[in-house]
Amino acid sequence: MAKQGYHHGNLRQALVEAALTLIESQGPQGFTLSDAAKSAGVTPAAVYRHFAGREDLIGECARQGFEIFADLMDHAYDDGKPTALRAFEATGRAYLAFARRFPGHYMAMFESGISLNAHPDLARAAERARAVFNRAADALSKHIPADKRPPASMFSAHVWAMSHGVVELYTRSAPGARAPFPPEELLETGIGIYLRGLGLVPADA
Amino acid sequence: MAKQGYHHGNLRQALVEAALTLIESQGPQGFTLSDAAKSAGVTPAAVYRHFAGREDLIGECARQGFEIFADLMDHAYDDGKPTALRAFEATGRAYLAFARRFPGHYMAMFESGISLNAHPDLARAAERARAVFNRAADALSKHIPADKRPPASMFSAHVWAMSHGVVELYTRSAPGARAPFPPEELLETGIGIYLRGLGLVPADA
DNA sequence: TGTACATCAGTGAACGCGCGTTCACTGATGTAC
DNA sequence: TGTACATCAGTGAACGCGCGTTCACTGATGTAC
Repeated sequence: MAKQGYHHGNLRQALVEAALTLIESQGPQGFTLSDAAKSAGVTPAAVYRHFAGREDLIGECARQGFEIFADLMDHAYDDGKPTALRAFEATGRAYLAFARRFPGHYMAMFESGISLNAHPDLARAAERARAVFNRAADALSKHIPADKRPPASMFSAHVWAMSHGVVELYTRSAPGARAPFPPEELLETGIGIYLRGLGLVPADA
Repeated sequence: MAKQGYHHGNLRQALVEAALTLIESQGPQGFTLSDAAKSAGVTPAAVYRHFAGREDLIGECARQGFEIFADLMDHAYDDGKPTALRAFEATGRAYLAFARRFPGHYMAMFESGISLNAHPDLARAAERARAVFNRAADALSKHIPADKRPPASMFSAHVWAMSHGVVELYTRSAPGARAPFPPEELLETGIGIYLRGLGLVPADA
């Protein structure tokens, strides 16, 4: 792990982590392969022992991000316990928590403009994350009267969109608006109101 | 307007439009000043007669975007006619319509990472857009029983977030998810459910 | 109406820079005997 | 236990490129007399 002399030991992962730190601070476009190499204590050329190139390195960052993301969401969902509703709300919170704790990953995943189909590994990881979310929505969907039930994939998309919007607009110093609300509260209340609109939450809260 | 020989006539605006087209197709980071100059039929150096530099040119794109955006939203809001609710929904639709029709502007505004405070003109335009949205939310807020009424700025933020999320995740070929729903429908239903959650829409629709 | 001149928008060549990538190489490691 | 050798991770120099920006300039335009 500690770099000792000529051979690094675990350069591949060290590069990924260097890249993530750089992406976090410079954005996915500002990130350079040379800087990543430098901050891993290595020549730019060394990167090519482990990655096909710049794009491939970003792809691996995104892939690891989707894995962590899916794990986190899965853990938050906790097989629908204690109730489908609570579990669903927990995944919403997990979404924001992930974006907070792994900003470099989040940017690599959603802001780098990377093509998911570039690598099958990446596509698979992304698909897995999506599946967790859809499963939560699907379980919840069963509690809505069938005649006025929107497709589960639709309200999973609604919640995903709101979550992503909150991250982009209110956890960055972005131009959209500066709400006087902490993003966590904003998302929590937003999802709450939305779920009430679906008839899944009593109107008292 | 037609470029004739040495003097261009209206190079400043021509550069803005060239930049917007490039931003639309390459993203705000892929956009280069040299390309913008080239596609306006002019030497890169000529750009400096009209803009302080690359950043300044992007800033002007964003500024014009916020102006158009505010105009469009304002027109859609139509002074709260026919009802506060319908007018609010119309602004939601206008948001997505703007992102669709002016993708270059939208990207310059929300994805270029530009600092709003770089230029006072830009900050002012952004503020104006925000004000239109908040006004719509404020008018609507009066129809909610006072005891369970969230701050107007909060639900304006909710709707803005969902709108932005829909644009980013579902109108681009983005990785989030590929919903089988057209973005317009997704946003319309999403806002509908949200407003029902606020008690502003009867539960029948 | 014609000429002299000030203005200024755009030219074109040049700059320094840092990028991603390549290549032949070299030094460290581990395995076979 | 010691030596020869294959493997391969990393070096360092070099490349071509296109970028944003600068500078002295020149050509077109419009105005004063």
